[in-house]
Amino acid sequence: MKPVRVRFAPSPTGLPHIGNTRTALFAWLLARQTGGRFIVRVEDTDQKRYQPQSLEKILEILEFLELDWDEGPRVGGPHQPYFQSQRLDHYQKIAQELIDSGVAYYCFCSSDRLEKLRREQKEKGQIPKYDRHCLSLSEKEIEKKKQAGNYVVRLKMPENLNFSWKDLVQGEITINSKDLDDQVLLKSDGYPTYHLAVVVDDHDMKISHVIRGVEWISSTPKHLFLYQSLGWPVPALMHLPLILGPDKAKLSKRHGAKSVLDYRDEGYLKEALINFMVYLGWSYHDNSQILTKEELIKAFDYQKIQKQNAIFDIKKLDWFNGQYIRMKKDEELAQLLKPFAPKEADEDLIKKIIPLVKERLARLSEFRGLAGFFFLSPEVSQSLLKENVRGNYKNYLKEALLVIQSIKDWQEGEITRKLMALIKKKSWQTGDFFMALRIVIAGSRHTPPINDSLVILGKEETIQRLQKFLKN
RNA sequence: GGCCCCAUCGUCUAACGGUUAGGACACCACCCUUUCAAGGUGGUAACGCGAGUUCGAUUCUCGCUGGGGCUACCA
Repeated sequence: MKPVRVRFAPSPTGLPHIGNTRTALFAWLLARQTGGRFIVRVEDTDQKRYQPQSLEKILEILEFLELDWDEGPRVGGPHQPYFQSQRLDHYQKIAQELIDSGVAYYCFCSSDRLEKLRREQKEKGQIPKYDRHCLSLSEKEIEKKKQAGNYVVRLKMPENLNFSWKDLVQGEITINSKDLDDQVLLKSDGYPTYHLAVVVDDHDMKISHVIRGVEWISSTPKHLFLYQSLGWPVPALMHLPLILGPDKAKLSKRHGAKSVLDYRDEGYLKEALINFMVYLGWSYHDNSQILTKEELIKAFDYQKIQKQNAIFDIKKLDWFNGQYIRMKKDEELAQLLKPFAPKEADEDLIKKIIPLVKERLARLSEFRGLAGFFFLSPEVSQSLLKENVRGNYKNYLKEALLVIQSIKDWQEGEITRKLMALIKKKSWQTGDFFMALRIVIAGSRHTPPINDSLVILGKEETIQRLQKFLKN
């Protein structure tokens, strides 16, 4: 494949969810695979929904996933500015050209009238569509109304024309223009709508492949008509399947769909996120291969992109995450774990704990629950002991204390040896004894190996915890 | 409602006319084991329905059903 120019075009109206991010990932992979360019373009044309902080967050997602971009915000490029809000003049000029060539027209209808029109059409069972009320206005009327401002520019769609294209993912698609509305291209605030801006910018920025979600399929004919009217070549089109939530509905900000940043904060690794996302709508071997970025770039094949929507299954993400956590070097894992450890946690201590928790973590955020007792003496529940330990647990612990106090060489081997000897001598159940010890030391029935934990905790602290418990 | 798209285990998917329909996650069982994990072994589990085409359909065609997307001066 020849080098592509692809773009990720987020709208700063919130954070992209996994679906949008996956689209960015696919585009990035295609760019890197072909030695092409990955461009970020900010589609900030919606003044009403604009959220100033969101752009930084969107870029943070790309940075976190290490999807570097060759052109766009911060890095600039030959086609700047990469913000649509800074290209208004340009869109307005194109809109004027379209009006001059009779492909677009002014519309002065109020939103009230449009709403009423739509309502009536729906009641009659008709397709809600602009009725071209303003198309019949005379030159003079138009000029007069323009003085008052508050107008939009609409695309004059052909009445009955088939628009077809060979979608690189979806295959041949044909849509007749009779079902399409006269889309507003330029809003009354002078900003373009998506439909105008995307076509103009994709052309200007020499985008070779438009990669986006299938929700855009229905409006693609409008774009096709614009390309045609402007005499511009049409880029290759790839409409990617959607990622659906467990409820099978499209992920959306409204339904609380999380962003990659949310997952990061819940303790998911970037590698896991990428590996998980790439298998949503694309397949390679058994869809469980652990692949590095480099391997992914090589293996990625857009022809194997699925047409079906995929349902997001967090369990698989958890699995990938666990795999990656276990593959991490302790050193690196310590750094990753730091934000999830208690604030005052000592880094050396975290490092010591890692071998004990590494294969017990699915998410970094589980570190606290699993290893919190290393940092803070736990609350010990009598009922937890009663329910999980057969026999006289107080007795187990009293004897355990004596043995532990006598241990000189504070090593796992020695601790185990001495304690096992005690258990044997008393004919106790091993499980019962250690469960009692576990609960008193860690406050939980689920912990890392307890004797190894005691080594890290230290003899003194171990004795203190036992004594504190036995006093009550 | 209209237009467009889709349809294999619960989930992600393999299969490109002939397979005991394969794998992975999840789930279950067993092994390992002082807990929980991890790991190992095994197991349950799918071609939506109906017509064609064909010697033969999961695979091709049509219809139905089901699901999804779109139907804004939002992207």
